[in-house]
Amino acid sequence: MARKTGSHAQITGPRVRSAAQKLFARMGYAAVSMRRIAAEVGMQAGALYLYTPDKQTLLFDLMKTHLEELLQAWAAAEKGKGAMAQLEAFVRFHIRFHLARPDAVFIAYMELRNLTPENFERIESLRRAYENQLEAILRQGQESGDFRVPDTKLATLAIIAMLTGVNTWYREGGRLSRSRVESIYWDMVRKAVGGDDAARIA
Amino acid sequence: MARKTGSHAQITGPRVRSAAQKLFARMGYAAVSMRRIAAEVGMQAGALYLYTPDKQTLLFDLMKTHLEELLQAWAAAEKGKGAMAQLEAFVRFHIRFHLARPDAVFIAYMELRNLTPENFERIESLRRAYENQLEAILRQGQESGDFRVPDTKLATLAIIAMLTGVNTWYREGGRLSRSRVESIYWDMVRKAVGGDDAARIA
DNA sequence: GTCTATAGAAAGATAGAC
DNA sequence: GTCTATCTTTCTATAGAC
Repeated sequence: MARKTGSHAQITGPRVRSAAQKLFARMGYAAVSMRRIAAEVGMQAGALYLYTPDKQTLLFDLMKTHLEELLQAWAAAEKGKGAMAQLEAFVRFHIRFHLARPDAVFIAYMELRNLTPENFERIESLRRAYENQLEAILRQGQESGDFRVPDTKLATLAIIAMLTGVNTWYREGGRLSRSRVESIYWDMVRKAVGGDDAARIA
Repeated sequence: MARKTGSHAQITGPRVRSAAQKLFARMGYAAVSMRRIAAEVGMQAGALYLYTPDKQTLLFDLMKTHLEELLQAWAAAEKGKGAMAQLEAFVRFHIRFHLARPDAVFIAYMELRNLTPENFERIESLRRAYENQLEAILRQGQESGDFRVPDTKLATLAIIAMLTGVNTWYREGGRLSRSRVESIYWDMVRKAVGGDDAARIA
């Protein structure tokens, strides 16, 4: 189909970012050339520079957008009142949100080392803000007596690693539905932060 | 210091692999050039091809060696008899082994997509063999009544993701010693697979 | 066993035509 | 807004001197 030479700025920009996201996730930032991204969109490499100053900014924008959407979505989520209800909401939210965006998640975790130091700091700060959301819930539950974890910070990191790990194996149409996966992980998390008496470790 | 032009094959090979491992972990496989590896060792790029047929094989050998050593070390580890003792042994072993080899671990998880399809299959098969070790323990404990997990396979994946996550934040000389970290994670894992009655989910 | 030199391909980014 | 053409650099891998 012949390509019209009219104004497509409003649609081409998102298409460039979408193509870059798909390719970065599949092949890795360093292995993807600007020519390859252009080909995916159906344009020439030179024209990409109308939509991004350079390749690095393309990567940074993808990661920044992903993390900002993550924080916004959690802020808008139904959470319930007690620490227990909030933790369940967090577990289910995290799995659901991350499974819906496998490419963005993959990039956010795998391409940190390809950011310039300045960009890395900005992304890290967003990531820590998200971590703090979970840590606050765990701290609250610890104080209310709902939870009994040996170390709040480590529990935060352990839970996030465990939940994000779902993305590495979950496949649509597999043995388990998303909501079943949510329930199974919630069961394990709930028990892990729970008040088993043998939990008092030295 | 002047470089002698004698026979160094037995020492240069390991130095090449060591330099590649360090650089792949730090910058990513695709971002590291053969020139950069050669410079790290103190030789010319052309000479690298005496020790590896190509860059891909260098990556594959690093990952294969890492996973074979992992399987061997676990096979040789003290495990105890019951499922509970074996699970504790696995948790502590996994954290200890992985914290001792951050570069190899990082590469094994981040560079899978840079393997050729054939090499990928061989690496995946080793990784699954390790996963099966943990799954067998969980299944045994499930049958003996020591554990009560809603899904053995998911518990396997969740625990491994959680434990491997330690590598992303642990820093030598930080707030917690390695053995303290082991104990904290063992506490969470033990509870997560435990027999909390509310664990019976639909 | 390591070097220099280089072939051949491909990269990021820019200039200027249309 | 997109194209073609190109500058400059860098890449993997090989050839052949020593």
